[in-house]
Amino acid sequence: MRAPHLADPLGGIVTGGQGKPRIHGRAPPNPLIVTCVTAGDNTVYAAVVEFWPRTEEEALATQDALRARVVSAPGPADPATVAGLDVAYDDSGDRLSAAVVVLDAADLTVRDLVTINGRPAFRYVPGLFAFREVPALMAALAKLTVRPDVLVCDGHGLAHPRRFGLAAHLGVLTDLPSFGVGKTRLVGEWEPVGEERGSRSALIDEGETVGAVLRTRTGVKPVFVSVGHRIALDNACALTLRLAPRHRLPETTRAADRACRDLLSRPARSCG
DNA sequence: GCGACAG
DNA sequence: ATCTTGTCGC
Repeated sequence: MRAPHLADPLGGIVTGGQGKPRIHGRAPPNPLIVTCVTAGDNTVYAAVVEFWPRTEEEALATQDALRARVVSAPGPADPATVAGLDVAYDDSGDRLSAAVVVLDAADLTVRDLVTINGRPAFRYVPGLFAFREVPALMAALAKLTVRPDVLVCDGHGLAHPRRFGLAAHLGVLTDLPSFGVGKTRLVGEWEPVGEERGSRSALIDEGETVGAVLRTRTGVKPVFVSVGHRIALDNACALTLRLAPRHRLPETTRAADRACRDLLSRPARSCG
């Protein structure tokens, strides 16, 4: 019994339902527990997918450990379903809403949508950004009923100081193909990008190509595309262009952004 | 010491 | 991320 969208749990399975949670198998310190409720008996099953860090030092160590699990592969050139993920914060900054929207890649219609309320899991530190949002996003991913063929993340993948940004992190934890589409740069330099939609320039950091600066709309500031897990940069760029026929950002990101903002600005509700 | 620094 | 008005252009 486990969520169909999660990679093999690193630390075991949690069951509990209404009672006290029990961890079967290895019980790590600081587990990240992703829960999902089965439709049948309402029992809560949860996968322990990672040891969750509490300090910057632990976070760096976690990145080092997980980085080794990134898989380089061509990935799907023509996926049937694509997921967009995003998070919105309230004024105080201690509450958030996360959204995962699965679109049909052919016509960009919504196939599935999950939104969830939560709290940031880490303070914002450039380079450790994923630790803020991954728990909420994983919880939302666990509730999907339609399996996405690729994750389109709001942030970077390998275009990261240690080559393990949010998109890579989510890819490894779910083992799904993933890449990031960022609005601004974190690392790297690039030559000027042609003004035409579709033009791109290699994003280079420390001598290696870590992504692409891609123009999705003629005359509009380009986006930063970088691979996360199990997909190649060319496929990620081609897909980004397909997903952004009209606007600067892909429809996946726009739909997820709308969904999480919507939940945030709405009266409190449960999302069982 | 002074910038740069995903969201 | 979030706080914010008008403005230029398809």
